[in-house]
Parts: sequence; C-alpha cells; structure tokens
Amino acid sequence: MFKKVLIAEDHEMQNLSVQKTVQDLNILIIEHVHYCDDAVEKVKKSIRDNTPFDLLITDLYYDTDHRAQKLKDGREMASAIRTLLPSIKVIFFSAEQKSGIIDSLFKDYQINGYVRKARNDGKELKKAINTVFSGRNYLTLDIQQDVKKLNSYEFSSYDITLVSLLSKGVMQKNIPTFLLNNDIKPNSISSIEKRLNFLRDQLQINSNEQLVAFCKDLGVI
Amino acid sequence: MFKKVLIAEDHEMQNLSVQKTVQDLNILIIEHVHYCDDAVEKVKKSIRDNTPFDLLITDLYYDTDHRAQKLKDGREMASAIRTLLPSIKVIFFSAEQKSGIIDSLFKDYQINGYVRKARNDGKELKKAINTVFSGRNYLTLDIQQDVKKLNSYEFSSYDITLVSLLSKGVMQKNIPTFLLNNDIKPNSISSIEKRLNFLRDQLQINSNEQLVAFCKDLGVI
DNA sequence: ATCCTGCTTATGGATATCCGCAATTTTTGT
DNA sequence: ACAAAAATTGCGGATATCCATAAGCAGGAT
Repeated sequence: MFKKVLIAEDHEMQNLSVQKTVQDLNILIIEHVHYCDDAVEKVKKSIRDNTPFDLLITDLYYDTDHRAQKLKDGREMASAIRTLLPSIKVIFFSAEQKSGIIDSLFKDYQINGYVRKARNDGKELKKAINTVFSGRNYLTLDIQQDVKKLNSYEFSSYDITLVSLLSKGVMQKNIPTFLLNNDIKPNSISSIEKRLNFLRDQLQINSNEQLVAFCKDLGVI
Repeated sequence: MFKKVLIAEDHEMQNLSVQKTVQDLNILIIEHVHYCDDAVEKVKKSIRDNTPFDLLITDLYYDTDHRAQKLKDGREMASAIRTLLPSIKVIFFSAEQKSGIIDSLFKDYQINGYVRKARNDGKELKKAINTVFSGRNYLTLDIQQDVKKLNSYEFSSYDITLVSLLSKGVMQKNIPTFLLNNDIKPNSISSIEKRLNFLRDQLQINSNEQLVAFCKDLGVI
C-alpha cells in the first residue's frame, strides 16, 4: 500500500474526512494542506528529505481568499507536482461531474483517479486508492457513461468557439465578423452553417439551443 | 449545550466530518442519516421515546438515487420536522452561496443557522452551534453580496418549462402541442414568443441559445 | 499543365423565428 | 352583471436560419 500520502483540500471539514478515510487504510504518513501552493512546498521538502510522497489526493477547485496563491486550482497544482515528482500518483476528489472536464483531467493531466463527492464517496475513495495502487486508473462509476458519450465526438477548438459564441448571444450571421477579427480560418456564414449542421447531425441533436445545453452539461463550454 | 443532535447529510464523508466536529463539542448523543425521509423517521421515534432531538444539522440539497424519497431536499425535511417538533433548532450546512436562497431559508423556513461549506467550515460550524444554543441566529459572514441583478430574476415554473423544452431540442412552433398535452395555460405560439421575448429582455440576453446557457449556469434547468 | 479531390464560399428558396398590432378571451373591480 | 383592465391569441411582414446545390480555390498526383 502507499506509504506517504498528501491530502490537499481547502475545506476544513472535507479535509478532515479525507484524512480519516485514508487512515482507515493503514497508511502511516499522512500530511494535509489547505492551499495549492502549500502542497507544492510539501512535495519539494519531501524530495529534499529523500522521502517523497507516493500519492496525492486533491480537490479540483479552490476558493480564493486573502492569501494570494500562485496556483489557482488542482489542475495547476497537480501539474506542477508531477513535474517535480513524476512517480507520484494523483487522485482527484471533487464534486465536479461535467464529463468534459473530468475527461480532460485524465487526457491532458494524466491523473490516475477521479472520485466524485457523492453519497458513497468514502467507499469510492478507498476503492480508488486500492485500484490506483495496483497500477490501474479509477473513475467513479456514475460518470463513466457520460465520458463515453462525450468521447463519441471529439470537439475541435473550432466547434467550441462556435458553440461558445452562440451561448454568449452572438447571432449566427455575426459570427463571421468575430472569426475574421481573430484570424480563424473558415469564416463564411456558409461554413458556419455547415459545421453547426454537422455537429447537430453527429450528436443527434435538433437545435442550437439543445447543442448549447449539451455542451454546458459536458463542460466543454 | 445541546444534548441530542441529528445530522442529515447524504455524502458519506461530509457526514463523517460533521459527526467528528460535533463530537468535539462534547455532545453525547449524535445520530446521523443519509436520506431526508430517514431524518423524519428518527425524529418521530425520538418523540415517541420521549427523548426528542434538540438540534438538527442538515444539508440543503440531496442527490437522488435508486431509493425513492418523499422529501426531496433539506427545506422540505426541516419543514416536516419543525411541524413534528417545533422546539428543535435547525442549522443548515451547505455549499450554496446564493443570498436569495439563503435569505429564504431564514425568512420562509425559520431556520436558526446557516454555515457555508468553505475553508473554515469546521470552526464556523462550531461557532454556529454555540450561537444557536445561546438563542441567537447564525449566518456565515462570507456570503458574497455580489449577486448579479440578473440572478435576482425569479423564474416561474412556466419559464423553466419553456427553456427546458428548448434545451431538449423542441422547436418553438412545436411547444404549443406539448403545453396542451400537459394542460399548461398560455399555450399559443404567440404567448410563447412573447414570454421568451420578455425573458430575454429582462435578462438582457440576445438569443435563445444564450438563454439556455444562462439557465444552465444558474442551475434552473 | 491538367485533372482530381476536398475544403471553402456563394446563392436562393423553404422554413422558422421575431416583433408589432389588432382581435378575442379571461380576469378583475364595483 | 357589466365595464374596464389584463392576458391570450391570431396575423402578417421583416429577419434569421436551414439546407441543398453550385461555384471557387488550393494542394497533390499523374
């Protein structure tokens, strides 16, 4: 089992319950922090002392307060820590359930596990720790289907730009102007129409309104 | 100090940390549940046994799962419990920070305390319990007042129905059919157009797409 | 160079939405 | 019960979107 675990979680009580849960697994060395920057410092020190952490459990979002932080969320923190200590395993523990965001954690940040704060999060977290220790990735069950749905279509940054503009109230006929101003390549009304039509077709969606709702649910916009 | 406390919180780990925090205050009898309906049953039993609870700490929102529940959130639960046991004190512990919703808890549900899940929620919760025990109400200080004027618009169930249908891909011209089938009152295309126009106007929003995005962000659909 | 292919843009008719106005129905006050 | 007020509905022209088709254009192969 893991020997030395770092828990990063800004909420005092949630942090406490993660500590208790990890203790139940007979892990001896558990340290905890409430700020992203502190987590990086702890890791640096553990490397200096030649007793590096082998697991990081962190929240995704951190509230801002009076203490200025260089790192603003769990993604940036995990990224920085991975650079310092590539061998460390990372499990995210968050209430976020948008599959687009969670998918990106695995794909873009190479995390090892994701547990959603939910009814059985204690059991889930223990399972996740065991699974990750055995070398496999872990993803909360109830989100796996959503991620599959998301993977059925890969949104390009162009797609996201279009849907994002619609969600901000820009009319289709005005989108070309925006695209031109930002040097984005296909920028005729016709191309935009065609692309949106293609998106709706691929996702079996009827209207732009539904498309916006779909992307909001997935977290891609 | 309070003698007998009931903790209602659906998330396993959060429930655990509330228990630990309350234990720190030397409260001897602590019971906990994960479902709204169970909380009411516990209270009923405590009344039958002539050892009623004197404090309820509850979450605001509850995830739905396979177990069907009569009560859907903390509001309904607290309301039902107050009817059974008017003397009980009620503290809400939730991540919600929209001031309109929190105000309504004090005004419409006569709760005694509100603690927001945040960085210092442990200390906050202890303070809240002490304050409420001494007969005063408690409200977390850091509730942000910067609620946009947009957020202040009160969506009627009719509004939500319309936006929700749009978000599901129903075309405006087909909405009347749906409304008729469900006996919803103004159901002409003209009324629907007018209402959507009104919504966009009130919220300073340009298109239905933006309206859907806005409602998704607010969580009303 | 020429042809082919795939991507982008242009065009126009069909359809849907927007929006103001007027007619009609429902609600309200007395 | 009756008139006034408000809400709902119907209508029509302007505008926007949808969609199929065709034209333009760049890059690659022969």
